[in-house]
Amino acid sequence: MVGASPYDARMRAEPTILHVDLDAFFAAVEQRDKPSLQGKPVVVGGIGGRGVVATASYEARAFGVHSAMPTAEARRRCPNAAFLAGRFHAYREASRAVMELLRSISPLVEPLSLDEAFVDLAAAPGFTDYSVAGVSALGLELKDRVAEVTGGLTGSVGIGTSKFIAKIASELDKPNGMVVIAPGMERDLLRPMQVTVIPGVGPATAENLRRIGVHTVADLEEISAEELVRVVGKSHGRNLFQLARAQDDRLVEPEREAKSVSVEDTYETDHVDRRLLAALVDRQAAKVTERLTKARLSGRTVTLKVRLHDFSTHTRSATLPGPTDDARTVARVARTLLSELDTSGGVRLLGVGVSSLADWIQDDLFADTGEFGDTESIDGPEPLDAETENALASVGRRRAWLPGLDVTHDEHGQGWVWGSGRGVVTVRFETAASPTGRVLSFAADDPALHVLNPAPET
DNA sequence: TCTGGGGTCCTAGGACCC
DNA sequence: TCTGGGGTCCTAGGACCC
Repeated sequence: MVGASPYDARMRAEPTILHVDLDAFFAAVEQRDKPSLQGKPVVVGGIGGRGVVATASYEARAFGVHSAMPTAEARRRCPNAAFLAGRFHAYREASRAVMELLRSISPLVEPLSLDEAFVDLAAAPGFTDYSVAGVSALGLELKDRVAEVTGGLTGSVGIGTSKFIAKIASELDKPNGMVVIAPGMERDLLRPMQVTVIPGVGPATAENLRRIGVHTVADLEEISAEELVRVVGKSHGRNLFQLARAQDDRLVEPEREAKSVSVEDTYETDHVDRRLLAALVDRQAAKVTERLTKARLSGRTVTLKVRLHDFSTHTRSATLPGPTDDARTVARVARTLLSELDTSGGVRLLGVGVSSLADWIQDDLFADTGEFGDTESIDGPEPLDAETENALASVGRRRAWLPGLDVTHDEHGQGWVWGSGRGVVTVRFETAASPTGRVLSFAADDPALHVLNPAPET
């Protein structure tokens, strides 16, 4: 029996896996670059009527604001917060600097998102002291260097004998924490915790477990593998059985290939007009294929996603005989899929995705085969009538002066958009390198005022 | 002013082939 | 005439994560 041995092959003997998680990442970058917001509640996310919070600063969390909350609710809870649309170029740059730093420690770095990564310390050249004190010293130094390379951002570090334990550890002392779980202590740590700390246990699984009397990991340990499989399914059940015992031998995988590329948009109001919907699908097909082409990918399966007025979500997909990255082909398939759905009640979201990816690009064998409805002869999407043209132009037209955006003024220098409306833009003139700046307002069409960086993406 | 966007993984059923 | 399994591919939906 393996259970009694301290040397379980399903976890490592030494704490060699490190997890880093940058604290309130998007909001922290905003506070770094906008000195007037330091120490203040900041909410980054969708600022429109149907937006949700991507990240709330800790000051905003004190008001009950959190990720995935509708922004309207966040405004009610914390009306004095700064609500910002997000500057992904800045987040990507900070993320790049951190990932590069991590790769200087070990070549085995697995990014999970812009603000999170695993590092396999067992592969760190020249590092040999895997005692708790040894890895703690490394973790603390890493935090200092994260701050150096990002201009002062903080991260939380967890170190343990597996990915699972390292990730749990990084949560324990947020923000700006550093926790090492000593080998052998894993199960004692987990037992009193709620099952929802286990990654993969969300609301639905938690409810299923609650119904069989499982609330904590200690409760979970009492359930047989057979029963878990019955309650939550084969794959999930087996995983839970193991994680309840801290058994996790997953590797740190530095290079994971993309499996799909997709684009989706939620509209400010529901759309019914089929010509407009078709034109929106065309636009998304163009976006998605542009991203495919840039990544030198192509794919065989086109998926259309539609969310209706009642929030019900439907997907339709079709698989081509060979991969494509051609906008017209993807658009034609996606339009055909759209025509199979009843959208008469109104559409709040459309999405187009491509999967079954190949890392090579086949010649356009299927671009004009007409398999999915034929076929405007050559370039470009179908011509639009004037009315649809107008509607298309107005849907998703970027608000010119999104709050948070970097701008520069010919006379006053660099700042950021504090707010806009009624033809007026209010700008605070400050940067990461300046003290808190003053606020000035301009006409929205003031020729001296310029957007400094690429517009936010979401 | 109810509920984003970009992903991954899993399940279950049907088609099809051997 | 009746009755097989197993494997693979495809599709739709759902849970989950950041």
